[in-house]
Amino acid sequence: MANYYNVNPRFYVSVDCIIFGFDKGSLKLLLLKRDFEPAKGQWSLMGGFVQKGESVDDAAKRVLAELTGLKDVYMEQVGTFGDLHRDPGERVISVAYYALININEYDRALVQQHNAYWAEMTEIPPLIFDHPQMVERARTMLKRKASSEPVGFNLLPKLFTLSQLQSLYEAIYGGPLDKRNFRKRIADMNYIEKTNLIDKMGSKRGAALYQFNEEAYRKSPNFKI
Amino acid sequence: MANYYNVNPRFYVSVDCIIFGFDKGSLKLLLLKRDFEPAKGQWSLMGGFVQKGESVDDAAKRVLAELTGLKDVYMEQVGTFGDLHRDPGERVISVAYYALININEYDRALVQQHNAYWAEMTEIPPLIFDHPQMVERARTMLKRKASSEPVGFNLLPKLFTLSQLQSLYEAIYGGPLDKRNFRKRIADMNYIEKTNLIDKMGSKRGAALYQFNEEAYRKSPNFKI
DNA sequence: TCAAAAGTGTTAATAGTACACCCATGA
DNA sequence: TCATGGGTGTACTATTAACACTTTTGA
Repeated sequence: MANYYNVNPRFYVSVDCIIFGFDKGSLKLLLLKRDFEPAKGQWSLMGGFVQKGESVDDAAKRVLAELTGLKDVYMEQVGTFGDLHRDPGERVISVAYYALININEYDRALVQQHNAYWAEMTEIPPLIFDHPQMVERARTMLKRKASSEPVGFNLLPKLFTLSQLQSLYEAIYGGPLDKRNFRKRIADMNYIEKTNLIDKMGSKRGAALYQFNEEAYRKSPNFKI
Repeated sequence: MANYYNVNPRFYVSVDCIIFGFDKGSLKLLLLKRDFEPAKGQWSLMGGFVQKGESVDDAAKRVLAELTGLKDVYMEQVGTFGDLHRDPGERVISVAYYALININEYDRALVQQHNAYWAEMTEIPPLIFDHPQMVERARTMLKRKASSEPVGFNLLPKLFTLSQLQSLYEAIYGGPLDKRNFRKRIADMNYIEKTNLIDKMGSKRGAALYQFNEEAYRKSPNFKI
């Protein structure tokens, strides 16, 4: 019994974060550019090692906060990547998470310190290790999740126009949506509330600003886009 | 650089298998009953520790084979469970997988040696640690997966009747399906091929036996039940 | 005055759901 | 002969998809 555990090997366990943002009609990923050797100039996801006193989920939250300064962020586990030589330096088992953040709210100084940049989802540079697979899987999961649960709002400001919301979903799905059908669906969700505020930035005419009411959603959780 | 890795702690990493089977109209789970202290008489999933020379996926395959003798089994990663005290004995990070096996083909002697039994999905005994959450998540994933991809056939013999197929889906979804609508949908999938063999076991009249043609499926992968 | 985004309904096509009876056979 | 599971089609409902013009206003 004493050596039920300790006959077994132990491994470094890391977390990697696929950090999604949305700005000006397109989905973006926050990536780190290594400015040191080896692999200088290569891109990677933000990652870090799981420490003794923290759960794996908490490690992901900590690593996200180290880069962005953000807490209480929407995150989902993407999966665990455990191939033998996925990290050529050492055996490391990595658990990937994706995060949806409001691109206006992160700590710019921290991001700069880490030499991180927003890349367009449609033009992702080559990434190290198995990070491309992590991103691909996260993207697939986000598509599915965003279609059946109201998680997209995490990528928008608290107040948003319907055009912004539609272009967000177009970016997530990677294709155009019909404006009238889209707005009809939104109208059926009474937890997406029209405020009496008007956005004058996006157009001359001005567009009504909406907000997501989470409490109202919980009362009638019908979501399908 | 030399201690980029080794300033970090290392962890035991295990895999746990949610092994689904299907027999006589109901979904079943293969569970281990501990016949030794502590926690004697308690039930758990089949698990094992990841070893040095194997990927995490390979560890899951190995652990499944240790219990059932089966290789080349359909498996999906369910997720990683990394809470601090999920295993009260030691810090262990566990990656859960579900497996779909044909309940007629496993190695009964091996299963007996491990003190393992098939439990009805509808009457799962209390399980140790976070195994109930693993099972719940696997079940949710199986439902979704089985509705959009032809994975259910892994739970059936190569030849099966439409009644068997329907009762499998009823077990997965946990509710009845309309016979005529079900058979209409199957008829649209020309990769589910009627053979000219008749099953006389399930009924006096006899029912046509069908088979899943994987190659034909890849040519027109339309599946929706 | 015009460019640019906001806003607004109807119709057709498709997919999904509900439903009941006859058939073949072995016991 | 009868109990048991096998096999079949149609009508209705709900959902989804296609589609074009008017409004407002700042430049």
